Amino acid sequence: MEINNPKYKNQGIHLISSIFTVDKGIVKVLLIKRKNNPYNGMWALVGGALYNDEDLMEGLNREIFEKTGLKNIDLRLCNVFGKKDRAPLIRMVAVSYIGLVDLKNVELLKETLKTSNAEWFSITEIPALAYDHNEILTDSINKLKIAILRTDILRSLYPLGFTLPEIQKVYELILNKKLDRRNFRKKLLSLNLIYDTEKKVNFVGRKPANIYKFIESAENKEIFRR
Amino acid sequence: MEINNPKYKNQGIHLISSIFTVDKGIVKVLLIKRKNNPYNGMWALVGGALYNDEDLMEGLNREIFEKTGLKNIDLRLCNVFGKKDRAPLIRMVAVSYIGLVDLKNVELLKETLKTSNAEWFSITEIPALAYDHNEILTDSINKLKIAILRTDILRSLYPLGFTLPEIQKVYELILNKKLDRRNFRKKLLSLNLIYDTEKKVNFVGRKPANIYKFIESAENKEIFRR
DNA sequence: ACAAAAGTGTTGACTTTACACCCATGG
DNA sequence: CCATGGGTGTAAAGTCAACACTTTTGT
Repeated sequence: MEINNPKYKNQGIHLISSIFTVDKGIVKVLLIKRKNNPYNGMWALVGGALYNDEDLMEGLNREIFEKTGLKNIDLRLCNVFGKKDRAPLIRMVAVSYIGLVDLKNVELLKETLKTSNAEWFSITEIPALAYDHNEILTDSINKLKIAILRTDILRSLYPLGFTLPEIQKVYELILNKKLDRRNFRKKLLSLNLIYDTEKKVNFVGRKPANIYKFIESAENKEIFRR
Repeated sequence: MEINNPKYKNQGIHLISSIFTVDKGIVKVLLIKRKNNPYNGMWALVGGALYNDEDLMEGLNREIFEKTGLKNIDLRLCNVFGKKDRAPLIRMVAVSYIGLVDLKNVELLKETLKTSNAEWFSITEIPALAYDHNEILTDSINKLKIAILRTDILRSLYPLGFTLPEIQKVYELILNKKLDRRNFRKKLLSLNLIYDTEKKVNFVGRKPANIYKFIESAENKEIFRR
């Protein structure tokens, strides 16, 4: 390929992440407020452009760190967006990723060089976003529903352990349906991928729940089939 | 973003497709022989660089047509490859796709402007390929095994109809295990997504098999759960 | 002792698997 | 009439879905 062929000149890659969490029974996504053009002042998904001297995942992690202060987030490829006019100025193709994090483990930077206000938004109340980020986010929410049926995405949400009622609520929220407590518990335990730490979480005025953890060596498995 | 920031300059997007078929009981993939530098003379997966004036899928279809003469291939996103040194000359990020075609419907161009010799290779006998295409192909073969569990990928393989023994062999080849004839038939028929055309295919010296077709309006469904 | 949520087993419905014989064709 | 693969049903095992009562805690 010729470097100066104008057909290929000035393309770039956007790395865009939809980082989700569950906060008091509400599924939320992390948005940042842009402080530069284009789309100055608008909310956007976390991400930015890949540099020439870094691998794809390096660039993704750098962008997330620069704009939110978050590190070591488990991210999975979601989709690729390549309409020729999806970005002004120069041609950009966007690669989108999904992450799911535990709020207790993250410390957001509110203000960075390039952005102000990183904030969690309920996925039912998303403002107009920069670029085609509304389209990317809608797609990511749909993919999250599929991804959650397999266990690996939950590992990153609960690195410190979780109770079964708690994890069940996450499923119910994301899948948007009620699940039977007994069947849920039976199913999850039968997969041999979590264990009872025998520790308990005390709530106010209720029976305490046992804390479970993922077995490190266990493979990713499908929890629900449909 | 500044257009002339050297951090973003001269990046490009490779669109790479692993186009599979099943030929006399062997799963094959389409490779082309390169006629230009870099990697002149080497075999490679079908694909090339996205132009600025086309959407992603337009570019993919154009590349496939230019290099093989094939059109209207059903392709699905597979993965993204973004190591910083994966291409010489300039920084390229590769987006990979999977397709599955019926040999009877395709007419390969053997010689084009940019390539010579488009040829089908058994996936067990793949030569050294240009770029990181061996890595991309290995990944695509693994994803094909997962994709085949859902029916939509089969539609493109058999647009003109198929017999149940025939389609069963495709599953057995790709999943690499024997399936019970009765159960396979029962399962596929129970999904309400194929119908018996009442036509028959005559083989030499055997009972003829019925020809089935996909019901156009039927949704994509999961055939096997594991 | 009460309110609030955690924990626990059984049954029937459905799905999956295993398995063996007859049928239609060409040579 | 034989060789070859196509077509068919049934029963046992396993998985899923529905359902109600007891336990533990804080107040």
